[in-house]
Amino acid sequence: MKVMVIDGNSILNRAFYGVRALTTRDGRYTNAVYGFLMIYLKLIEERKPDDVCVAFDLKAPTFRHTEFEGYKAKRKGMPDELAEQVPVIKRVLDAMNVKRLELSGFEADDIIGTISRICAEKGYACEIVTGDRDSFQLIANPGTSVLLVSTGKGGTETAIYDENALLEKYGIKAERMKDLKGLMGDSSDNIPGVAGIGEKTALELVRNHGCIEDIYENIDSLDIKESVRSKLVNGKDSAFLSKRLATIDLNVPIEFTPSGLMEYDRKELLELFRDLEFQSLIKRLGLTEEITAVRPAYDTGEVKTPEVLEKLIRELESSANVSVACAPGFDAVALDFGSRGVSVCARDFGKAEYDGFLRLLFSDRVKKTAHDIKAYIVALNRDGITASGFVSDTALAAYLADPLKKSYSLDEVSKDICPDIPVDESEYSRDGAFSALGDFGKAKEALIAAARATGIIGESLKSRLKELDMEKLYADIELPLCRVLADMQITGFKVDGKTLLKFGEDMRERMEDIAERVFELSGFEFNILSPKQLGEVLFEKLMLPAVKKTKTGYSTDIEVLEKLKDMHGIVPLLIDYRKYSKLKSTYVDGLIKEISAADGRIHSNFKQMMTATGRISSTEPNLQNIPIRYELGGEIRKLFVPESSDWTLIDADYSQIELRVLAHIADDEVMKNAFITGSDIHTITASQVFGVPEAMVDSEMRRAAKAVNFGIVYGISDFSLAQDLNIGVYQAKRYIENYLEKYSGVRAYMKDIIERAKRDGYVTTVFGRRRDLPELNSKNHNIRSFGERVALNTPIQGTAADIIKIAMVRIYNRLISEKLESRLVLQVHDELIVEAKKTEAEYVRRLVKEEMEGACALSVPLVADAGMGDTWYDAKA
DNA sequence: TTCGGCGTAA
DNA sequence: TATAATTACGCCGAAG
Repeated sequence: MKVMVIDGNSILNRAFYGVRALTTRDGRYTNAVYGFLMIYLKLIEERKPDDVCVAFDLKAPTFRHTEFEGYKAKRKGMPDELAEQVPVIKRVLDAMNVKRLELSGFEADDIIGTISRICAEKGYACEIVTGDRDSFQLIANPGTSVLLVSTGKGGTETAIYDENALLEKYGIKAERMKDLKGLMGDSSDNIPGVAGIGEKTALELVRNHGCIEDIYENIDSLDIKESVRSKLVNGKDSAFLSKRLATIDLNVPIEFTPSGLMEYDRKELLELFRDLEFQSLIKRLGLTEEITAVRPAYDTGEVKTPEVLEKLIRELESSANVSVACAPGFDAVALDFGSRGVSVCARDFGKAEYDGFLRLLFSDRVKKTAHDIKAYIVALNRDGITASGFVSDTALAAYLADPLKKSYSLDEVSKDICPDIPVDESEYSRDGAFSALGDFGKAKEALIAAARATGIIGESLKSRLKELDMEKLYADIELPLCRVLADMQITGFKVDGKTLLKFGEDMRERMEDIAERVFELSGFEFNILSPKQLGEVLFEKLMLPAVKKTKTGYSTDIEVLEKLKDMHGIVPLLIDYRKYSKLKSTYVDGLIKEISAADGRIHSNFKQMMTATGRISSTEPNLQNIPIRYELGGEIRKLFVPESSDWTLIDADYSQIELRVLAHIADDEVMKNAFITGSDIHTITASQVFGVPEAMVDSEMRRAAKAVNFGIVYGISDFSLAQDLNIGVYQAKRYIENYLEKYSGVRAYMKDIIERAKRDGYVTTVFGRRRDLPELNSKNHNIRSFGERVALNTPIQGTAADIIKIAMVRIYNRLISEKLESRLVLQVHDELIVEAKKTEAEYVRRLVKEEMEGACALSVPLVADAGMGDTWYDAKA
């Protein structure tokens, strides 16, 4: 029988200083715990003890403190970073079922000594694991040795000390270690020893003359230097006191009976390690193996019978929260019931019952967590199933926790939160289809892992969002919004494809004409859309002055062309060609491609997890950048139409929402007042900036003021404003200075938000949406400045995004609850488009306006203008 | 396939 | 001193 006794505090301490700073994502230190476990596992493996226990010091004073006031007086308390890890390692040890020994009034050393004595009496071997040499005296107990752990840059090393090793190193027996310490003292414990006697002399004395008692017995006849003798005489009391302090108590009142190593509480340990983010340890100890290997409670083979399905349905209905993962086309579904097991069903095997099962699973009767709810709703809709009953979306939660990630796929999110679970979506989804025909066993395991991971991620992010104070944003805004966006996507926006096609034909002809004239004027045939070729023609063949360069060559962007417009007849043609080309390729051909053959509508994909600020984005096609500013562009909007003549379009947009949000957040009295009195903000701003009465503001002044207003929201510089307004930098600087002078709250906000962002490392919106700002710590001035502008802009743009999301959810709910047929079809950041049944259109128009304006109560009113018309273009108020 | 340049929206 | 305005998506040409 071999017993290992670990000096808990000592090893934790070694681990703390030996392992680089290691924290969880939320900033809890874990390096000491991690290091401790590494040492522990290594020793168990190498030394193969039959039993292990760990002794800890408690804070209470021991007999040594009572006996000697100065005992450990100089010892500094452990740093907070270490202290916070003490209870953690204790919890981990408990989960590992490692005996933990601690007793008020006794030090770990005394407990260890007592165990060592008990082992000696019973004839067991005892190995003491510690980082300091105080325990060497215990080697005197027969069978006891000390494993001295040291941490250097080469990692941790252990040296084994027994009587022989000790004799070799110090030339004294273990029994004499306390005498040694009695004479030389111990500065770390503040044990005085004999003044003037250090390690060398003390060793010499003990080696030649034995224990302290013997030394003093024969003090007059010893063959030693007189100076040493007098030091000894003077320090006699101290020597005896020090020996007592250094002597480890072997009779602490504790019980110890070796019981053999116990099994870990794997579930508890897994939970702890997940929390501590010890992925490698989870793997090393194989803690998840048995969970993913749980035999499905309802295997595919069994689903064949209605009885088994019946049982599964009962299980579903009685589960508070089921985590779901599905193969493409819902050909197979894995369910995770947490501690109650997992289950897989596949269409191949379930036959007719399977559809009923899907309908139930995705009905409101079953509360479930899934990854990317909107994808589920949209996909199930294709199968004619209206999905509901989702209580949590792990993808969405991951987005809110950190909106800057590239991807929120289950593969990615699980890599961050539970990398120990073998999630691999490609195992069950190849080319967008379930690969059941291949290796079903493998696909099934992967699907189980996906459901399992979804459950774990759900739990983990739930507490994370709570920590970040985003529960309301998540539960009240984002989660309900999934359905709104799904429905918008499913509904789509009707487009007059025939006219669009004709429009495209027209564009093509115009482009051909222009191209011909361009080639004539230049004398070359070349690709006008190639910046490279165009640059060569303009600046090398035609010798026009190159005003701007890009990384790769001449710039030929609109700004450059505008400057060259009057210098050569070719340039206006180029500008036109570009415009037509853009319109045709992106907005004619691009849109036609996306018109659904089934219903003649465009089903844009609304993305809820793309932007850093919380805005929604739109792809395939992007309906949020359909032209409006130029006449020709507006033609496109005229082709976005309602379903039929029974329907019409409502277009409602927020008036100046970002500036209103700024007025609110900055709490700027002047700006708030402008909005409260319902004035035109750009005119007010012009009057402030130019110092003239409002009535004197002309359109040019208003235009400049508008540019300043926009610029402020983005964190503009004088240079850019100058560029924008085509004025001097000095002039621009004066505008900005005037602005901030008048809107002093805004100036204070700008300063404050940047300071706060630097302090906290993130900014938040009014509704708690959060964005980390790693840029603020960059050594690169440009990146840092960018971070500052983002710190300024994100709370404004993000809060505006929050507000319109609230409005959308409210409008959606009212349309449903009031059984109206009208439906949301599009959102463009500050604008909502509703396709309305003509019979209810006026009511819905007011409803939309009302809900947008009442979405939340800021310190300034929200104003929405809502218009109506038979095309998107005409509906704009 | 990926990147840069350009242009559209809020 | 060099830089210079936020958030997106899509198309094209050119380079890999």
